[in-house]
Amino acid sequence: QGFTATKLDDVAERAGIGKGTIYLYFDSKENLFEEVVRHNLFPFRDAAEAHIASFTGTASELLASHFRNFYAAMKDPKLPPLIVMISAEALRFPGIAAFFYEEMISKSHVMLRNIISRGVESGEFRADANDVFLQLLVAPVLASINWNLQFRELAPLPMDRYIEMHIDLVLRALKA
Amino acid sequence: QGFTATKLDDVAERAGIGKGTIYLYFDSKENLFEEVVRHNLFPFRDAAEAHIASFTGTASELLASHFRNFYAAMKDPKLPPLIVMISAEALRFPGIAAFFYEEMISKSHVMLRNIISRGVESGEFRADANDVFLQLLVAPVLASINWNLQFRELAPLPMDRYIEMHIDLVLRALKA
Amino acid sequence: QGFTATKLDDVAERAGIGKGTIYLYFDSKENLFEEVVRHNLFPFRDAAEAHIASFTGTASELLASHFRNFYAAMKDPKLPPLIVMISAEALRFPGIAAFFYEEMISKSHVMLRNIISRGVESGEFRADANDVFLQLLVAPVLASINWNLQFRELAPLPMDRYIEMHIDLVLRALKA
Amino acid sequence: QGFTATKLDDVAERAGIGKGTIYLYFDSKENLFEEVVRHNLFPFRDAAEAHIASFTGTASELLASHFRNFYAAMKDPKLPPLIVMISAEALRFPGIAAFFYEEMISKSHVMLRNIISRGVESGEFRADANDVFLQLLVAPVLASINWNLQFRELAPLPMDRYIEMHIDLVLRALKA
DNA sequence: GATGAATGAGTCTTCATTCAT
DNA sequence: AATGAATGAAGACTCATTCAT
Repeated sequence: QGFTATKLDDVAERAGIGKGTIYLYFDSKENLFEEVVRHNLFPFRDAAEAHIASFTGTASELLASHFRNFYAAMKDPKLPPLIVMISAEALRFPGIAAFFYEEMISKSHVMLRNIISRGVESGEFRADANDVFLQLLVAPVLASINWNLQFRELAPLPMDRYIEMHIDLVLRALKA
Repeated sequence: QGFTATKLDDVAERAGIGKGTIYLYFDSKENLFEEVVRHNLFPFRDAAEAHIASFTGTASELLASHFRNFYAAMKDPKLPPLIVMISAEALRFPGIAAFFYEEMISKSHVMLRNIISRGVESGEFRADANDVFLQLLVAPVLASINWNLQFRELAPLPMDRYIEMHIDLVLRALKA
Repeated sequence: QGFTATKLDDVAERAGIGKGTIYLYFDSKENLFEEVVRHNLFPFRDAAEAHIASFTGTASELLASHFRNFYAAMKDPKLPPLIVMISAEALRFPGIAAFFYEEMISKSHVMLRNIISRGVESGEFRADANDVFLQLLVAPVLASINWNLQFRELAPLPMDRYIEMHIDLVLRALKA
Repeated sequence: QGFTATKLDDVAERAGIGKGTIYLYFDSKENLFEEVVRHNLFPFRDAAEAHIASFTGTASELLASHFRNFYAAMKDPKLPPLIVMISAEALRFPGIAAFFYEEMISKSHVMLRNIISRGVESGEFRADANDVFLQLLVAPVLASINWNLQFRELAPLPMDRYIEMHIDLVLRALKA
């Protein structure tokens, strides 16, 4: 529920430890936040890298499964707030933005670039698919995260159909 | 830079007025925020509605110009932080989310639905284009807003090409 | 409802004048308060002095009517809060206490001393009635004011019987 | 010196603790005030109840000693301001008035009624002494508290003689 | 004379951080 | 190592007072 809004008191209570104990392991609240990101998002990132490395099907199938995994990961109720929190706090804490960019965004882009290259080489994707802005392809994931956090009560989003439509949109944009 | 993070002291100072003066015009910080949204986003929303109502070209051209206007509006340096702020604070202040949904999101969706219907009727767009999730089409706008606020320093986004590629992606997805 | 709690905004509104106008007539809130006391309590004090000066009956009758007038004056809903307010604010604003003592309390005591002297001379009251602490005789008036403001809702005080019992108590204490 | 006038800053400073520390023990300023009342007045109330329960002399002696204890308790310099504060704030904070009525006033009246009943039964007091308004009997205590806080500098009250005269007045009013 | 918009010092309350145990 | 009581800086909001009109 927001970095600033999260009280260390609550963090400690939920963790079942004393408030002071946090400072044995983290220099500050900001540092704790960084570790939370590290702990919650890195495993998912590493799993994605492994998935791409070991996948043997077509680039289209790989791209689809990559995105499906992405969405599946976001079913963990801890992650969407974390993502939004990073967006929100990035403005005030540039260190967080830099850390997140280095460790998550740029690696994620490398993966996508990788998948697309494979598709171009195999002839599945257009020759100039490599030039596509990856932000464009990933945007719907972030949009759905935001939507579900902000407007689910007001207008729920049927995620299964949304996901397939997103994948369809992306493949249509890349196809040869 | 965040609703909670924005000190009323600073607001007053930047506005060149006394701290107490704010309370002559707004009941509370939350009310002030709502008025800021109203003042900064409503004119743009109304302009978009007028544009759609008066536009006489094809649906594709309308959709493209609608998005271009959207991006153009975001060049006002006040707006991107405002949008992100709303995302961030929506979690803690449900009133803000509801207000923003009613006044901006749902109206924006009505507009897009309108444009797409026109295209379907004219035969420009696929028959089932009406079923497309609008969040999917708008997502790249929000993604670019976030990117520019968070990562511009680290990896700038060439907006002109990004915009055209976004429009191309959308039209490709809708075309008959 | 208390000196500190009374907002000048409200004072002005109730008076049907502008807030700034108050400062044309009073130097400060404290000065305004003093004038309120002057305006509301002095007429009553002067009437009491006139009553005593012109009364021709017995000292007992005079004392009884003096107290009855006292209680009657307190039926004006403005006065009890004013009296309590003075008690409450006297601690913080010694000027108010001094002013009230000089103008109201000491004059009130002179009047009572006067009445008692008459009774002693006429043989109605004990010879040493002059030594009675006047605070003791007046106390029930203040007690009823406080009670009615604080506890009327919880346990109302039947004033008519209370007044007569008070007078009876006082006369019993003074009688020869 | 008044509930509203008492700054938490000062409370903390006088207590030799930090400002935030207060909030470890009290939910709010109002709660703090209630606890102060509880802590300072309840022991005295309980002692009075015990005294009455264990006293074996006449009702007159009991009544006299009850009042003497009352006055003795008020020698604690913390108590008179507290009593006055309650009067003053009762208007704005009805919760405080209700709490004080329930816990102090009504219990105090039960005690007095108890003493008087004893005296009536033993024949010391008039048959209708039970109908006397207790506010009338207690009034001089409150009057002296107020006087000493407001006017001690201007006209000190010799408490020893005042107390005995109060007791004499009360007994005279009740005697058979 | 009268006004009320503007002010900013002052107050309660929160919460990241420290440190004695 | 672990704690949680204590802290005080910081922030939302109030209100007596001023002053341009």
